[in-house]
Amino acid sequence: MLIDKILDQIYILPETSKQVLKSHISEVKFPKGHVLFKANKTESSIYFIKKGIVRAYAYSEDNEITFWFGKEGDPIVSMQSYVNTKKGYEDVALLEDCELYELKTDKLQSLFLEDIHIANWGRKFAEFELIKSEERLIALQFNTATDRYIALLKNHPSIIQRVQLKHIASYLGITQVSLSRIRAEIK
Amino acid sequence: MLIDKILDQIYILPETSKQVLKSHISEVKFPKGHVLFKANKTESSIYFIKKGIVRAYAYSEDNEITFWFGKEGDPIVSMQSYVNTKKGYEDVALLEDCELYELKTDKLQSLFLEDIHIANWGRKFAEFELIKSEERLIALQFNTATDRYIALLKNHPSIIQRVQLKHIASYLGITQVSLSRIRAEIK
DNA sequence: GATTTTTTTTATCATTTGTTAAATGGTTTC
DNA sequence: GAAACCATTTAACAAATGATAAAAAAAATC
Repeated sequence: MLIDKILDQIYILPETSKQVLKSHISEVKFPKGHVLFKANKTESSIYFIKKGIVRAYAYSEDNEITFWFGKEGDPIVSMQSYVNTKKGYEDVALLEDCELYELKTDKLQSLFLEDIHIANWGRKFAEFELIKSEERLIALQFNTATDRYIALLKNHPSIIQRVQLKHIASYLGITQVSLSRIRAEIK
Repeated sequence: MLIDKILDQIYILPETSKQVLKSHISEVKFPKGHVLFKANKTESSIYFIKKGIVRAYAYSEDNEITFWFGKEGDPIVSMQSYVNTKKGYEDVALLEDCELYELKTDKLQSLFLEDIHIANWGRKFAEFELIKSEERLIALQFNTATDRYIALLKNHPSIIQRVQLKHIASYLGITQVSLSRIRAEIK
């Protein structure tokens, strides 16, 4: 997805502000398997996915748990780094070869203080991420793993087509064996 | 908690901007049991809790599930109303007599477009809510109900002292019977 | 302060999910 | 295209959680 569309979906900026913001965004490419964010590190950039699919995961005891998938148009952000300049708790790894838009956090922070339109763009960016986070939280608390698998199948079929089931099982909070049972049942 | 402290904890505003923002905030009181937000309604205000404790809940089939508790200093927001002017899915009810600070959403929205400092205050407000939402999401996905009960006991003991266990069980995603078993075990 | 009502705990049994291991199916590599 | 490797499904058993009901404890009401 092109950067103009990604930026516009968040908040329509006046043309001058948009050009300023875009002047700080560059394109980067990484191969499948590349680890973009490392846990316990303060990340200095945020990204938007032009092409590809990625996952965020963290470790609990010795097993890793996937808690987010990103695909075309989605932002990749280590929230603790972005909001508090603190170390993040997550790895983000690429599940496919990816093309990304990169934006340095420190540049963005100074733009927030200089340009009211960009400040409001940043506000809407956080607000939309908040809405998404809340929706995931509600889904996790209200729906069974079966419900959430069916919802994923319906709303994000490309995730299920493009991602290994072990990651999806982990994302749903169940074992791979349980996911297999669910898949066998709903057929 | 006083409004100055609540506002400052989010983002330190220049004195003039702070006075403008405060001029739109008023104090209101409601008795225990009052339903502040109603599901399927677009709410026109956000609140900050000066004194008291509240819960947000929604219905799944016929049983209600509590998914948030708020206490002194916390904001009360129907995110769908606040961000998208859409209907919320949650009720918010007061568990004690409460004193609240009220801020009309439409006023705040126009201030965002007029004052860059208030826009950045609004950005930090959303960002901090996002951090809290992510932390809850991670806790829900990574930790067992027992872990989360112990964390609640440690980090928010006043919730457990002041709220009925049926609401806490629902918040933890388990039955009241299971919570009783957990409480019996960790003693 | 005794009675009624509500909240919390305990007990029993059924159901669901996890664990481990083996079998099947699919990809990649030489 | 056979061999090796990885992903997914199936099977059997164990452990954890839910459902229901009853008992105990606590709170509210008169």
